[in-house]
Amino acid sequence: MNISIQVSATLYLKDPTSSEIGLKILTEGIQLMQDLGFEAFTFKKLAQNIQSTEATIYRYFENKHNFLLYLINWYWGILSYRLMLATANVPDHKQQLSNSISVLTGLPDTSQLGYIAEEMQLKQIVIQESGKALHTKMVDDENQNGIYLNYKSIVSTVAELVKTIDPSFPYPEMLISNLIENANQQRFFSVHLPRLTNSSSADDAVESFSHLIIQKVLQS
Amino acid sequence: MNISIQVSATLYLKDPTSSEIGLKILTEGIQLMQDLGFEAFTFKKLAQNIQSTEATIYRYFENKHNFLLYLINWYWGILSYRLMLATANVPDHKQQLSNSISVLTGLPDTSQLGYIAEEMQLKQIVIQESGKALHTKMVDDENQNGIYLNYKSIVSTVAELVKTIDPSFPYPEMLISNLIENANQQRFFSVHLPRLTNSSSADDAVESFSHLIIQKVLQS
DNA sequence: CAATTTTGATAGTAATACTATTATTTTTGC
DNA sequence: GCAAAAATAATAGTATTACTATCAAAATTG
Repeated sequence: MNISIQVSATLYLKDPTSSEIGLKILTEGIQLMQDLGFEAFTFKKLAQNIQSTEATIYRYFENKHNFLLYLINWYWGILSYRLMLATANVPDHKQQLSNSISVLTGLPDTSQLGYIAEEMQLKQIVIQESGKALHTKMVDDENQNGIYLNYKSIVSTVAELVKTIDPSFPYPEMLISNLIENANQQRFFSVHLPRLTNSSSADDAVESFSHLIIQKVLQS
Repeated sequence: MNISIQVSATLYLKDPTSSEIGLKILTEGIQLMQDLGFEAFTFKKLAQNIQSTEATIYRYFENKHNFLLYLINWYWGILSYRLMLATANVPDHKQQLSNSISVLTGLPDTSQLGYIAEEMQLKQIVIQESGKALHTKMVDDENQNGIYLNYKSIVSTVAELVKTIDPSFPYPEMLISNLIENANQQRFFSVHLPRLTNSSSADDAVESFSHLIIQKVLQS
């Protein structure tokens, strides 16, 4: 919003960033999605929260599934932007990769350059809900509509760095998508199933783990 | 069912393995869950498929969420059993770990010792639907009811092996839960978002990747 | 074979995920 | 500043879902 983050136009009927009420749908929607979770979230409840009506929200988004996809897409747009910032003017490829891994697996710092207000909330939503958006019978159609371009482009960009650093490594895309997904999964585990992880809030174990994997696995 | 696979009793109202109709709920339910996906799956449709009624199914399972949890729990029970078989009488710890990684990240072989008929179907369901069972507001309560004991015990067992082999490695649980989750995620990607992975059906890249990570990351 | 349990058949309810209609308000183009 | 167009509010309505309840019929079991 602040900066121009691209979200696929197939995800909305009417651009929510184009009106006051659309922006309220986004900001209050993010909050309500976090509070209730995807299952209990409804457009009716959101309408009450923003003192509007169900019908109005339906003019912006076809359904709550698409609304969630919009939020996720927005999040990957933000990360894409942060990735650019974090690698710009960094001459060393290894340092570029390291910075990228920090962006993708670490926690955002609210005081950093390019921090976007909604980032932390969107990250929480991605951690909690993104599986529900992805693991659907519609995934192939949605993929063809370009919904996952932001995500795929991130993986592709960082995988290219991996290939530059170690051309012999056979699974660059798998490595990067693994580290991204793992970071979110482990953050979920650390809150709800701590015996499945070694995450402590003091040092960011998730980020350290990711750097360690990169360091041990790539030859250079 | 063939062998005694433990599923937490808090997941059902009446043990589905204790009656003909209960078994039909399981076998046809697995099939229908795969065909329709969790969202479109309903007890009404399942009742029609087994020529019974909604009310009867509700006497076995409180709701479809618990039914899905049951199937996932069953799957982890099966893997737990296969893990035991794969490490029994293997004297070398490194070989035990390697065998464990194959069980957890590779594809089951229908001709192998201890293959259970439903394993492949359950694995598909875990790949497609397990996120929806886990990422819920009820996860903490369910965890306290012991729903995730099978899964946690697998991670714990294999993480212990990691600790034995390389006591200096700081993230054993994270490493193992990562490899397990990653295997399922990458198999999903390879079907629906192939640009996020390097999976080819010829060699099992997912399993090879997992072994590579273990080999590179642990010192011994 | 009587008593108990399980299942079938049917009905009903509250909530969800929408669609439709029309009146009112807001925006905009001139 | 005002007419025309667009957006929103208010309200109603529908099909489906996720259950709960009731009672009779069938099956099981002691």
